[in-house]
Amino acid sequence: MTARGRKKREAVPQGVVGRLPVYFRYLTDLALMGVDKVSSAQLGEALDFTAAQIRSDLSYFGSFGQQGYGYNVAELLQQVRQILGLDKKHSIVLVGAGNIGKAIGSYGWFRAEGFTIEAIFDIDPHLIGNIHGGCAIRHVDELERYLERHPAEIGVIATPKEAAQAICDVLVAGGVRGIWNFSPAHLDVPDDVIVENIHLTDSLLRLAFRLNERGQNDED
Amino acid sequence: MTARGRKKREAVPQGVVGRLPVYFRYLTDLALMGVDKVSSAQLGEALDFTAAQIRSDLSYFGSFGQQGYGYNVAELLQQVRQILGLDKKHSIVLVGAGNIGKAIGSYGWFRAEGFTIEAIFDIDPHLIGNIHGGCAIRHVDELERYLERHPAEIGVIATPKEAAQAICDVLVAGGVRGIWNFSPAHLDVPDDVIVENIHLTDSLLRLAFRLNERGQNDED
DNA sequence: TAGATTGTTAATCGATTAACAATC
DNA sequence: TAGATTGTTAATCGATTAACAATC
Repeated sequence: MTARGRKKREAVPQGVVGRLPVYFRYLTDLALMGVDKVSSAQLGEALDFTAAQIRSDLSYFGSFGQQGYGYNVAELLQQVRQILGLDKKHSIVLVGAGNIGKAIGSYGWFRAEGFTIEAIFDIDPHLIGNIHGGCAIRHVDELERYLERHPAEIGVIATPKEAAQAICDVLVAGGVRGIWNFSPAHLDVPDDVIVENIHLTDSLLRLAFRLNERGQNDED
Repeated sequence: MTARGRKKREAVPQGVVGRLPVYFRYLTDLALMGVDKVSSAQLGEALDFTAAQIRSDLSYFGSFGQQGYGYNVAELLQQVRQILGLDKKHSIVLVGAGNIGKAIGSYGWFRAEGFTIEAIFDIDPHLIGNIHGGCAIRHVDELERYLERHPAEIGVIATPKEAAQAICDVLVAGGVRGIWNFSPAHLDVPDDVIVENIHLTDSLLRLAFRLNERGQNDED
C-alpha cells in the first residue's frame, strides 16, 4: 500500500477515537509554536501515552511518518484534520438557549474549525428574536418546519432532561445525522444516528468517586 | 465476608468508574417511579450493558443483591450513593464566571447532591460583587488568600485555555484535592490531585469523526 | 554510512462475557 | 419446593505494549 492511503475498514476502536482529538489539540499547539518535526516518543512524553500506542493509533489511517525522522508536524496535523472530518463544513442547529446553549453559541473555536450554527431554538417566549452570535433565536415549535427547509448535520440538545427525548425525536425525524447531547438524559435513536454525550453530572460523580476512593484507601 | 462489606482495594478500573454514574442516574429514575426491585438483566436491558457486566461491576464493592430476587432499588441506590461518596458534603470553588461558570453555578442538581459552591472568582472587574446563586463573585487575585482561610475540596476551572494552568497551580497550592477542568488545556498536577476533564472540543471532534467515518464507509 | 525512528507483528495485559454452583 | 437470579470463576475477547526488521 502506498503511504497516505486509507487502510482498514473495521470500525475504529473507541480508545483510538478518544485519543485523536488529543493528538489534534497538541499538534495544533506545536504548529502554532513553529515546531516542525516530532517523534512518537516525543508525542508520548507530552501526552502521557506510550510511543507504540501513538504509532499504532495513527497506523489505523495510513503511514504518515518517516523512519529515522519522525513526523512532520504540519503534515501530520493536516492528516489528522482530514481523519476527523475537519476538511468538511458541518452545520449545527442548537436547541436550548440557556447558559450551556449560550456557551456553545459563543465559542469561536467551533466556527474556526468549520462548525456553523445555523439556527437556535428555545421554548422561552422572552428569548425569541434575540440575536446570538449572528443567529436569531426561534421558538422550538418551529424546529420541525425549519429542518424541512434547512437540513442540518448536527443537532445540539442543551435543554432540561425532561425535554431532551422529544427534541431528539424531532431532530432525528428532521434528518440530523448526529446529536450532541448536553442533557443528563439517555437518548434513544435509530442505529444510523450518532449520539455524543456530555454528561456533566456523570463527570462530577466520577471526580467525587475518585476523591472518595482515595480517602478510603488513606484510612489504612 | 458478610454482605455489604467493602472488598477489594485495587484501584477500580476506569470502565467501572465510568458506569457507576450511569447506574446511579437510572436507579434514581427507578426510585422516583416507585419501582422497588430490579434484576441485573433488567438493568442491562435498559442501559445497554450485559447483565454479567453489571453484576461484575457491583461486586467490586460488595454483595448487594439476593439470589432469585435481584436488587432492591432503594437499597442499591443507597449503596451506589455511598460508593460515589455522595453521603459526604463536597465544597467547591469556581473560577470563571462566563457562560460555563454560570451554567455550573446555577445547576441545582449539584447542591441537591451535596456539592456546595463556596466561592466564585473571575478576572473581569465588571463582574466582581455580582451575586450568583447566593455567592458573590470575587476577583481572581483573591483566590490564593481565600483558600488559605477557606479550604475547599474541588476547584472548577471554567476559564480560557491560557489562564487554566496558572489557576490550576493556585488551586493545588491552596489545597484542593480535585480539579474539574472545563478548559481545553491539558493540566499538570501532582500525583495526589485528581483531574476530571470536560473537553467540549474533543467531544465535538469525536462526533465529527464518527459522522465522517460513517460517510466514508457508505461510499463503498 | 551510522543513527534514528517508523510501521507492524507477536506477546502481554486487562476487561468483558459466558457459564454455573450457591441459594434466596 | 421449584424457579429465578445472584456472585464468581474460567474462557474469550480486545487493546496495549515490547520488540524488531525495514528504511529514511
